Amino acid sequence: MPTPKDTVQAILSGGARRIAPGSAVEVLLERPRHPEHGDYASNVALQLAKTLGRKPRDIAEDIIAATRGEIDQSGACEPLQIAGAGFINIRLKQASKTQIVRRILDAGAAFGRQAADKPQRIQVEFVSANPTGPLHVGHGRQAALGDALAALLESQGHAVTREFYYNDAGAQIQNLALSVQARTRGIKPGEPDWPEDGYAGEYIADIAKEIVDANDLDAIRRYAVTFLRKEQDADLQAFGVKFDVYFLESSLYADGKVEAAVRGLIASGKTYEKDGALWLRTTDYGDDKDRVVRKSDGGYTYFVPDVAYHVTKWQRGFAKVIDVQGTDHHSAVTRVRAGLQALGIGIPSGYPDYVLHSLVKVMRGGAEVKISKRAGAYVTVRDLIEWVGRDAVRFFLVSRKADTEFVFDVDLALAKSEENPVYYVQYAHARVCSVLAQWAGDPASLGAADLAFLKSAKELQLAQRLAEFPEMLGNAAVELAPHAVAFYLRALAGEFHSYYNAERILVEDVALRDARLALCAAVRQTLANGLALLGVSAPEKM
RNA sequence: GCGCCCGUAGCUCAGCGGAUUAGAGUAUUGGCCUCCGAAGCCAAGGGUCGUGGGUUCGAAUCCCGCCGGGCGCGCCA
Repeated sequence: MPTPKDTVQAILSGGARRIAPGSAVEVLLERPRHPEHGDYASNVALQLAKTLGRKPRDIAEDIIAATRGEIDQSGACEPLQIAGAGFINIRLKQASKTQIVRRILDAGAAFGRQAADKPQRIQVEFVSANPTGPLHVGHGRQAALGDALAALLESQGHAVTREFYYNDAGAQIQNLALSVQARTRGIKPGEPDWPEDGYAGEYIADIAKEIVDANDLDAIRRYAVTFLRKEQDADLQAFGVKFDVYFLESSLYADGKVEAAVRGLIASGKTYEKDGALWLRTTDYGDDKDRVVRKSDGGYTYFVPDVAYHVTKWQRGFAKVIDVQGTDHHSAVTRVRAGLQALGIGIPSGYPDYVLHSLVKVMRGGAEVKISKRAGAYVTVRDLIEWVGRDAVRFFLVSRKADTEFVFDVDLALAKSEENPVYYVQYAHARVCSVLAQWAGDPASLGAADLAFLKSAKELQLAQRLAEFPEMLGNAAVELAPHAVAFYLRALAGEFHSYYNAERILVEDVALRDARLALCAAVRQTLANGLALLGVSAPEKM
């Protein structure tokens, strides 16, 4: 069933096509900044002014005349009005605005979810931390972003797989093993025998305590990796993030995928030998320099398993893949895509998609805490969760556009933990629950409330905000921008608090009371649905 | 130096498929609990949207230069 907005939009589109045959104008309804400009506005007349060579206001006049009958018949809105330079302002009828309440109560947890026009199998790869240390704040941002993104895409009708990839065989793992071994022998970071590029964190010493045979490097490696993987799993669990697939880099070698990728690249004719190494002409695909595939010592660069890994994503049937990574990996974007293109196996040129996030800067005591595994001192996801709670960390980390630098002021988060934005949204949810509890009626009965009693400006504004929820989710999914959900929830909660302070819900008049309760219940449902997407709880009491 | 990203209120950030008078939180100031939860609400002050050009009837939004910041620029991962 189309929404009132869809109805008006369709009628206006038809009108515009009749006024300007052949022109491919798309009528988009936008929310005006100022309420006096109506609930929606269209600038279609201004867009057509140039091609038609006529004044925008005259065109608007014609469009309104051409659609008057349909508009009246639809009952969706008041008669259209011209304003300003030639805008068509649209004022929805009261019933058009409030009907969303019933829709929400009917849909329940499904409100906002929609079937995709073209459902896809989508993979979101995120965190992908190597098992060389605990998860730090940057991983936390990735976990919050990636998990919310995955949930968002699921809500829009796609089949989403959450995947964690890690390097379990490279030089960093070797450094890890050597670091633990050194610790078992009582060598500390900075001392003469400490391994070059060793990991200095105290957690290395914790692992070393468990090692019985300091000479068995292989056993040390296995133990350290297992130990750290378990730690990371515990962190992720505490953060409420679950993965469907853990993909090991070593499996790419074991299954011959790396060799296959190299053969494929050579067969493509895009490689050449130089200085004893094998190079790929990635510059043919927009890279700023060609890349080495096989080093002169015979080993492969990390670029090869990277390509092989993405080939498996394609072969596993993921039409769309989103890699969530820090911006420090942005040079890999062009390179990986180039490698996939060179193989010539039908992978689209924009594959995979990337969501790159700036790294998180942690401030503590007025100074920046450097995030460095080597230095050993950094804030972990676990630290943050202990300080401000899981909900606050998740909400906070997903509340900013991915590509802006994020300053996480630990002192502020600690000192003002109760003023964290997440509580504002959760509080709105708890407030509705509290009102419903005092009313003590059957929420299912609210679907029958007469919504004609919702007339105040705040009530209609709230209803309009609720109606935006599905559209907002759709946009956020397309834009890969989960922060939009957090901003929406903040706005919805704000309007609810304002309403709650302005009007009493549990009034004597039963019909009015039920209408208001229905609106509140719809707000509660929408808040709960939005918070669920972000992995944040919606408490009934706080 | 080259490439990508960013520069909006004191601070943290939205808006950036152009459009009618620039937004929110926070901080500051002043109000609101005999009343459904004051973790709340109402109000005030605070911005030449980094800067200079360009396109346009119209630019925070699109294009170019410059300044400032981040990241990358390995036969490391």
